[in-house]
Amino acid sequence: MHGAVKVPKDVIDGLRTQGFKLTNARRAIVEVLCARSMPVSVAELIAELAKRGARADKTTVYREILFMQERGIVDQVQFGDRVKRYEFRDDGHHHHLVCVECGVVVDVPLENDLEAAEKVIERKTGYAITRHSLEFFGVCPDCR
Amino acid sequence: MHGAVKVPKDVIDGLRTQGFKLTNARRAIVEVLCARSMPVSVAELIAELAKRGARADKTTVYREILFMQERGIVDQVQFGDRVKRYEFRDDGHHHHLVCVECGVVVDVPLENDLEAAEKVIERKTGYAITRHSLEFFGVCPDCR
DNA sequence: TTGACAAATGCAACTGAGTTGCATTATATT
DNA sequence: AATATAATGCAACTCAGTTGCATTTGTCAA
Repeated sequence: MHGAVKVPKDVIDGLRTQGFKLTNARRAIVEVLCARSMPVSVAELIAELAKRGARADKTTVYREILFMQERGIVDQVQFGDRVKRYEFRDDGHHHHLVCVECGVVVDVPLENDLEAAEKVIERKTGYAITRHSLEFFGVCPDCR
Repeated sequence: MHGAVKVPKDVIDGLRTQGFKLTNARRAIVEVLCARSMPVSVAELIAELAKRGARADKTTVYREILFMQERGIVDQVQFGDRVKRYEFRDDGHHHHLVCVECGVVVDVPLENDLEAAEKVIERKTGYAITRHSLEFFGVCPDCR
């Protein structure tokens, strides 16, 4: 359901040529984000890092995530609770389908093109639209 | 750009016939929500209530909002920060266009039907979809 | 290899949105 | 007016996320 996943090495190399450093935390965070099929919270990320023997302080993780967001490597999503979740930005823009019972998240590519809708909205409103977020909520087959 | 706004009186009367009480806070909260053209945070709601001489504790406001959400009177939206915002549910389902500079929010009716998309997703995934949230982000004409 | 500089880190203290328990008050009903 | 229960306010709490600052680490040039 995904497009090709950008391999961590590309990301890391890209950063290095821009004068940023390859640290243990950075490498591990990119790895975890790529390995995950659904958006991860910072708390989950820290737990996963610890499991892999790459402990990192929450401040570090928050800063790293912000850093990656600013560079378009990571996207933020919100599912209605107070936690922000993050996911690696792959090539194919997709949306999310969240089970309100168990919380599992699957991707929805949605061929119905919202990019066209954005164009129309821009023309009507005069806004310069930079992004949109679309999440569907429902009950998954296992929880019905 | 809105559908007809349900008048507060209808809502209040509906609740009263179900055994709930008409309190100052409840009346004032409904009024403020109806008067607003964009989603309101609890902090803003409290400030607005105070201005109208209807002070209410934040606990009261949170509980009242939850009460109204459970009854489909109010919808929650999230715009990427950690604050939840609420709006009166009007008849025409719409989406939001948020200016990332000044924060102003306008409604987007979006004729492009996502309900049809939901049907397709339900058939493909086996989920029972209950709702979706769609927000557009960009820069408004005044901020460009 | 080493020294220097900037990037990155960890810690502690903080912020602020949202929640919970409980005793009290207000509203509707009889 | 008495009763039942919905609604309220307060204080204390939770916890995601932030900030300041001193320290460490990665990179690169000499």
